[in-house]
Amino acid sequence: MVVMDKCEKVLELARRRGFFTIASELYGGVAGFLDFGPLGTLLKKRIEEKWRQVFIKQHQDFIFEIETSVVMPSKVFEASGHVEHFTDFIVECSKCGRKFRADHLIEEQVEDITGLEGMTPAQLTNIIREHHVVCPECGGELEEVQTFNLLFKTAVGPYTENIAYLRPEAAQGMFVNFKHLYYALRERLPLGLAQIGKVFRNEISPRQGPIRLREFTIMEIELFFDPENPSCSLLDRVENEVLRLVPEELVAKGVFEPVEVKVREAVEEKLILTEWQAYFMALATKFVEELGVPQKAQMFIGKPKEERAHYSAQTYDQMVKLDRWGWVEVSGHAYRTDYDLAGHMKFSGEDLRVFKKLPEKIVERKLIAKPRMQVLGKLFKEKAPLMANTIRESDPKWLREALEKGSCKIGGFEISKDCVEFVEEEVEVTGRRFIPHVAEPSFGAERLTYVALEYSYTEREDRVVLKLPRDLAPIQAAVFPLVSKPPLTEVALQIADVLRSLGYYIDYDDSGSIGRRYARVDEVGVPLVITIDYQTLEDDTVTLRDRDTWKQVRVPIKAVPEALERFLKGARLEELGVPV
RNA sequence: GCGGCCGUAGUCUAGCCUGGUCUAGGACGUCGGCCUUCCACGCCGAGGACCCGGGUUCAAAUCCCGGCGGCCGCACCA
Repeated sequence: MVVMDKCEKVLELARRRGFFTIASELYGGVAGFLDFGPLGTLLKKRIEEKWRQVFIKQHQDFIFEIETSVVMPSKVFEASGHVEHFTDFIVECSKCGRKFRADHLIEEQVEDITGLEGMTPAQLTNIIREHHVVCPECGGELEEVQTFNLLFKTAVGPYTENIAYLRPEAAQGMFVNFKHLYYALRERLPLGLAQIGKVFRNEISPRQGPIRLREFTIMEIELFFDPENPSCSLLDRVENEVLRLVPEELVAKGVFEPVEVKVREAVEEKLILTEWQAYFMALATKFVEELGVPQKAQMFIGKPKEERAHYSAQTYDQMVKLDRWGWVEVSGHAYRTDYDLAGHMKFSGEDLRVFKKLPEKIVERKLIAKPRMQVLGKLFKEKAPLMANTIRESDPKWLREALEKGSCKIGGFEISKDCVEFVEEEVEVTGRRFIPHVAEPSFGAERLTYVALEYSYTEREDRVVLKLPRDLAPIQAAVFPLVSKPPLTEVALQIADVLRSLGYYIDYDDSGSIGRRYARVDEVGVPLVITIDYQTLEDDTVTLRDRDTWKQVRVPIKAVPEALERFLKGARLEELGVPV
């Protein structure tokens, strides 16, 4: 007997019964990609739907689901920082061939060195040469530092210079659409944009089956809020719920034991920087619990700065304990500040700030730099409007001082005194402009699908029973005639038809023994089986069998749809009929 | 990408060392039939595999080389 760990058993079940399997398997398979079969497709959809329920539908006044393009032009990811930062520095040992993260290696071997993140590979190579950084394994000399970018690259149309990337997160689709959606949604903050969709990351070597993927489904919200009014009005709904946190400071000390704090306390003690993050973390706990993971098998780990993504001021990763892989991240909760909108403002030249009225208008004397368009137009042609914006946005005092000394470089171009007119004006200030800040919860749907399977996988008498939460079950009920003979089969088919017409996924099976059929549906988590037996022919009743207890009750055929609905919503079997 | 181990039906496995009765054997599952009044019953039958490419040889699942893929470790991450 081969001993299988739980993960292997789950993967075996997933493959054998058509939940999911490695993609392109016909040609050997490609690590990091999954193909979902019928049951897996349904299960994943149910998980997505539950997420939608918890995170979007309950907030439909201010969180809106959108769907944006997977392929985005290079500029988007230059602005977002992904082209530059979504990379690893790799350096190879010339002697033993091992590869290392170059920046980590330098930090280990050179004292008091920081700021490696913004450097070029050449600079890092120089540091390695200067400080004689060597291979930590064999002491051999290191080769040139190289970068590896995790973005998948492609080209739009037949023009190879028209570089685009597959998005590594759905977030950028929300940021680039922020401005017009903000107006379409009537200029209100807080505003949440949500998205469920595919994202792509060219991981160097994904080895963890369905856990580490190169293509996966992200479920993400970008919650835009006013940094001067960052409170979350819904926080009191969850303020007494407990979060299991390992704050950054503890992580830095190597402590991975969570502390249990109430949501409100976590905010007051500044363990969590924004109320919105705290609110979403409370929802995330509940959401993952409803997928079958008890709270004690969950925690949030604070990411120290050097481990955070380039855009994040604070990140908590929601971790779930898995049988083989230990604590695995299922969601990330990042405080992205104004990083992304500021970046897109800079690269696009669009003003992505929002305007908010003050309670009373204020009159201010103000120096204003007015661009002289006649001059700018001649000098800069089509770039003139861009220059005008740059002039308006620059600090007028600074600009005037600089121009009085002659010319000045701004926005990459040289301008002279006659490009700008300075006027002192009384201005009515009726409001302020600012870049909204963003709190982002982000979940991986495939991981959660695996997690739900692992947590529901049980064995009973050498059989597999998949105790999925009833509302996640891909197939909601099965209908079996006790033996495969009319009229039992006919009655069973009628019941199956009725339930199907009501919108349920129903398995009908009349093959082999009844025991085998029960076993088959237990294995894929069908919560309820309706069995038609000889008594049905006498009194129009059928039995309902509970997957988890194997107990049965008897109900009239007419009562079956309502009984199923109540059962799926959590009713106990005994409430539905007469015990057999 | 590196190192170690590995690759035979859907799954598990026999065979490989010592090349040839291998037309590749078995078990479970699947499908069809018979049987069957509640938890993988029994009987009969069917379908289904040597990772890919090259080499050695009269002859390759078996020996050699290369590739691909998997698992474990290093590194990275939702």
